[in-house]
Amino acid sequence: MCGRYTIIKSPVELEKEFEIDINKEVFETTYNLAPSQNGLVITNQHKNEGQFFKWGLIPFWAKDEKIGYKMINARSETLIEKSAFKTPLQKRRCVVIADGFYEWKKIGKEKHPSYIYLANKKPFAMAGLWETWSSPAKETIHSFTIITTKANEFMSTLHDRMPVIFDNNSDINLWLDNELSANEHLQLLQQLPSDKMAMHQVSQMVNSPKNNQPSLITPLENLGTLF
DNA sequence: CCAGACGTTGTT
DNA sequence: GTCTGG
DNA sequence: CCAGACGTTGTT
DNA sequence: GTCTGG
Repeated sequence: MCGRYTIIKSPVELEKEFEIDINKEVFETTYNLAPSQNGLVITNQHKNEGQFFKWGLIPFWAKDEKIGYKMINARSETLIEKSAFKTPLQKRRCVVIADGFYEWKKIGKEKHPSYIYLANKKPFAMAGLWETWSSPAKETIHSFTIITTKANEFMSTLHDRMPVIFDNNSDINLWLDNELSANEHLQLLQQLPSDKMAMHQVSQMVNSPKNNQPSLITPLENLGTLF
């Protein structure tokens, strides 16, 4: 599962890492990107361009864009049998650029967040699907969802689901390759090995989507010693 | 055939 | 649009 | 994902 | 409890 993430690395760094062009006038650093906000994606249609799409998939046939609030994740195991995802799997795949994401653990009534990232601290790409939707007022909205899989051992201390993560450009290129079959695409949707990941607890400041500052990813124990 | 849904997560 | 349920 | 709102009628 | 907004 994945419901909040960060884009902290500079656009120049991301351009180099993923071999894309990014519109720097639209790019915004974020420590707390929430569903309904714009995320940075690379689609199978424009593989050399970073685009900003709305998080929460709105199928092109939807009558109301609010359906996107419920479509922030897609289970990899059932993509092929769900009507909302079947066509996007075949025609509209993307990767979602991030450098870390948050997961919550409920302890009593409190929700305690952790920040998860790659052990090598590099940015990564989460597998996703995208759509183009036209509102009744003829406004066009591009949107996306993040594909999840069973959590690896490392993540399972927090949750039983995690996003599908590609940590290298060759997997990204295969996922975005229009020549591969649906089965070949599905085979790419694997857990990232536990030893490639790292995490630490962070403060509950991140719980509110209104907050967006560097201290959101500061380890909880370090925050404590600052005061 | 037509009508109606189309989703995931976590918690109980 | 496409699938499921009736 | 979490936080925060959740409503209508009639009167000014 | 459930939906909307960020």
